[in-house]
Amino acid sequence: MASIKDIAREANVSPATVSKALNKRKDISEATREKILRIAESHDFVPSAIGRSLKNQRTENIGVIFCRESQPLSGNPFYSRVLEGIEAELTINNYNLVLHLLPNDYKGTLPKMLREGQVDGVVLAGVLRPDFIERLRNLSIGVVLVDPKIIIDDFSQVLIDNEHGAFQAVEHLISRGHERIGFISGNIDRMSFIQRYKGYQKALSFHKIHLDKDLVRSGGLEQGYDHTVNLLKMENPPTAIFAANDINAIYGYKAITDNRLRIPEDISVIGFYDIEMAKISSPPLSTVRVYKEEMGSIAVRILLQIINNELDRPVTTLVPTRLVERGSVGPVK
Amino acid sequence: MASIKDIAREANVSPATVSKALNKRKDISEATREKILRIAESHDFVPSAIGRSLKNQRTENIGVIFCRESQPLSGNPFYSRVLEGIEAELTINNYNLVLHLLPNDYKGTLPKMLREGQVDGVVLAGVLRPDFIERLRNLSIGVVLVDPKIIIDDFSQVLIDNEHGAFQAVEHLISRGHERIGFISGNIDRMSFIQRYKGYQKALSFHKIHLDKDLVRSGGLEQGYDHTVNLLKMENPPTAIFAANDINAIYGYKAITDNRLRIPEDISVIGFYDIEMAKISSPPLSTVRVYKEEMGSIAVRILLQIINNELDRPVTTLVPTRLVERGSVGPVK
DNA sequence: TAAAATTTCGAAAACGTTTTCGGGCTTCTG
DNA sequence: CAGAAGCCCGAAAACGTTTTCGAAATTTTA
Repeated sequence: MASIKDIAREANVSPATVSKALNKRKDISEATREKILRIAESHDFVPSAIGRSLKNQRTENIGVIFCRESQPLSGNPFYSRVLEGIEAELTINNYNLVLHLLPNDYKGTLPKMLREGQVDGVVLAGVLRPDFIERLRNLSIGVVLVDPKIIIDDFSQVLIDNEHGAFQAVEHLISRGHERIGFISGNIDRMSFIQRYKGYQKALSFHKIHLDKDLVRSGGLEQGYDHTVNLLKMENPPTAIFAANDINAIYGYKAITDNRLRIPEDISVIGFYDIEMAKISSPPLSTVRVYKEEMGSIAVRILLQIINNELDRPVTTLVPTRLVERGSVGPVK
Repeated sequence: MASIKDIAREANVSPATVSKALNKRKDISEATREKILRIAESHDFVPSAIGRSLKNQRTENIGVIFCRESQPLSGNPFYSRVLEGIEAELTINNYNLVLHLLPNDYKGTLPKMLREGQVDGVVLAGVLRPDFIERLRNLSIGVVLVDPKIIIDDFSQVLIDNEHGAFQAVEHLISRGHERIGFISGNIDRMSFIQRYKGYQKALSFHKIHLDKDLVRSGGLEQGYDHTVNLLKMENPPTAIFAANDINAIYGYKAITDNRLRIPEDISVIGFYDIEMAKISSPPLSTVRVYKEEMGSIAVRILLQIINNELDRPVTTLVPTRLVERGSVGPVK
């Protein structure tokens, strides 16, 4: 591969001058700049990022680490969308995206990119182990958390307005006359589900509806099926279900249709996240939209500020949600 | 950040010796090696990858480029799974994954990581523009294609056995007595769909079933709905549909249920790919499994061979498919 | 015991870039 | 026209590694 020296030789100038020409410095005449640019162009020459990294002590790489039980991307469409948002924003800002997927029971060393200093900062999403966070702390690297599942207060983070989103969803059900409203979710020990549960509680109490703990079932994204089956089996089953995750909702759909009930005629369902599948399902799932790509994009912008020392303390951004009505919620029968 | 020089100073040796100790070279005494390792350990010192890259002319990064109309990851779960396979294999081999998503109408310069020499090789997937490929050719970089949509013969590639997979699917329908079998797919100008169509043809002709061109509808992943609607509207509609893509199939489901027909009682459906959604849909979608993670893993292993000059010419790997029977195919009525 | 072989270490160069600083040259100013 | 000011350019150092090669020290061999 051609280096800056080769260009310099051909242009009869020093490497320093070539560097200046390419970096649009001022202390160079228009004539030589043009000559150099022409020669560089003809060789398709672009300065090596490695050399630049070494000199500038900046890699122009940003790490993205997703932490999840299994299949961090395909298992939960949320992450794919966030990743797309991150990617787009990084590309705009001329940074590379270094991706790493981490099983959340992972206990070994830090990922290579972190150990070996190949990134200027990192975006983390998913279920993070506290000791992993601890390791990061003394690494002097920019960090932004996206939808962290546990409370960490000294890093910048991008959060979903879970509580209000859940409130919107449940209030929507209430507005259609529902009062017995089931709540199903993944593991309730995670911050996001706790907050959504809180929104559920708030909406009920705001409308003076009694909260029946039997209507609350949590644990396991894929167990939305079982939770729903159990809800349907109750002597006084709910007329609507708020699933704190679209995946839960889709499994719920399955349980409902398997029981020969119709949505929304026999029972209403509302989800959370608005994943692709929500539009395709039959009936299309009413849900609470989470602006996933925007979350990724915001995370990156914050991270770049951190890297450029434009932030003197961590910032947390709460991204709003929006109710999207489709076909899975009807009036109470 | 501590450098090798700091460690050297503390250990009273030269940087060269530290490097040797860390790289398990032989020309160093056991005593000094241990001393150096101990000091390095106590400082959590790991040699900088940037410095190493510059010296070794190897970045230990592998690029992954997905090329698609929109939402390369979330829009098509196939890519997410392939990506997971790639990631796992790269991590095992101590390489970083640099991800880039490319709109397929993209016409600008090469992605930063390629231009600036930040990767040793690249895995490409999706709809690649010929001029993009051309740019890659004179870049002297390892390249592996995953499920390319056009024919490119001088690069190593990992292919799905589309034709046989489709053959399996259609033959499965035939075995249940179906003879009027619809074919719906995305844009038929893409290699994968052409091959699946060929498998469809072959299965029909092998079983002496006449191919009715009116039963063949292609174009647009999301248009599976319209295609299915149109098939159902025929005066002599199909009793089964082979969707060359699970996404098509799911949209087909929607069309079918919207028309108050039941699957598989009124019409059978079989898909292709076996995405997550296939299991969740009601009824669970019978489909042809594509080993997506394995494809990613194979691609990486080939790429690393290329990089290490262990391959003297391009290799193409055809990954087999497997029929997975679930609930969407029944006997003809 | 002298010579030869082996072991252990370090100086230096190299990888590709950027930045600083000084010097030479030209142009401006009074 | 002398001095000041401004414009161009390049030498050199620096970023953090690894590798080669020679030298010194030690051990083995004859």
